[in-house]
Amino acid sequence: MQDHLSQTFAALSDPTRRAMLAQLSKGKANVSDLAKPFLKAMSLPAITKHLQVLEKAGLISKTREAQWRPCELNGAPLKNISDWMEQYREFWEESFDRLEVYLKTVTSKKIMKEKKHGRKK
Amino acid sequence: MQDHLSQTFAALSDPTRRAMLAQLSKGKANVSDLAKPFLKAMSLPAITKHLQVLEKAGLISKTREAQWRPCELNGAPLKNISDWMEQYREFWEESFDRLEVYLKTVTSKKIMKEKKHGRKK
DNA sequence: TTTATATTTAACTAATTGGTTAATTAATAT
DNA sequence: ATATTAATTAACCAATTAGTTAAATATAAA
Repeated sequence: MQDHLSQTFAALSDPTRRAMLAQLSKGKANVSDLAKPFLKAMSLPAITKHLQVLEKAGLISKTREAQWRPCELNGAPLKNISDWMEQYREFWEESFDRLEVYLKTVTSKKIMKEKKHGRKK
Repeated sequence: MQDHLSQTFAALSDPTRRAMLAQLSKGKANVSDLAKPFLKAMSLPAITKHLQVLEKAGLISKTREAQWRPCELNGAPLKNISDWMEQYREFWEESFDRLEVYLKTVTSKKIMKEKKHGRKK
């Protein structure tokens, strides 16, 4: 998993891990807090592994407090993704703007045509 | 690969695929155009597979023109990522703002102290 | 009809991923 | 000292991924 950006994208490509980040966005949480919503679906070692993936990607950091391991969200890798996304902004905004632009285009063409010919059809 | 968002993140977690998207952001390109920068590093079938991953994630669409397969970039899945990112904006902006905020804090504390006591140290 | 170009499919492989259960470590409480 | 709670590690497994080479398909050109 060569580069940082790839590692971050890979870490985010799992719904369990994204849900963990969502919980951490509400504040610091222990491993068992983070595990709770998933313990019907998977074991605690599976949770540990998911958290290790997030930690290696730098998306969270784990500290120590007695036998607990409070985790917190780190924004930096998300900043890298956001920066990478920037170069595609025109493309993902386009999917919204396409209709609006199209309408403006046909409207102004119609207006120009009307100006040229005095009327339409 | 359950959900769309996971599929998109997974597709983006590879530098070859991201480079292909970068090229497509400059305009439509055939498979062989997209392959060119990588043919020293991998075979053509490998390229085909990467493009299939991008296509299944909806990030590109392939059309037919004689024996060529022109590909173009689709912004919609990137919009989904951008929307998902929004909920973490405070965290990834924080990594920038932290120092600025800190400096403002100590500065205003210093000013308040100076006002209270007439001077500092 | 053969040949050349562009691309994909098939069959295979090694490495990685996401999960498991059982055992282990770390810290606290009895 | 022992038991309890929190979390990790080890060893294993099945599915997926990212690549390979060889063969096949699609279209155009000679």
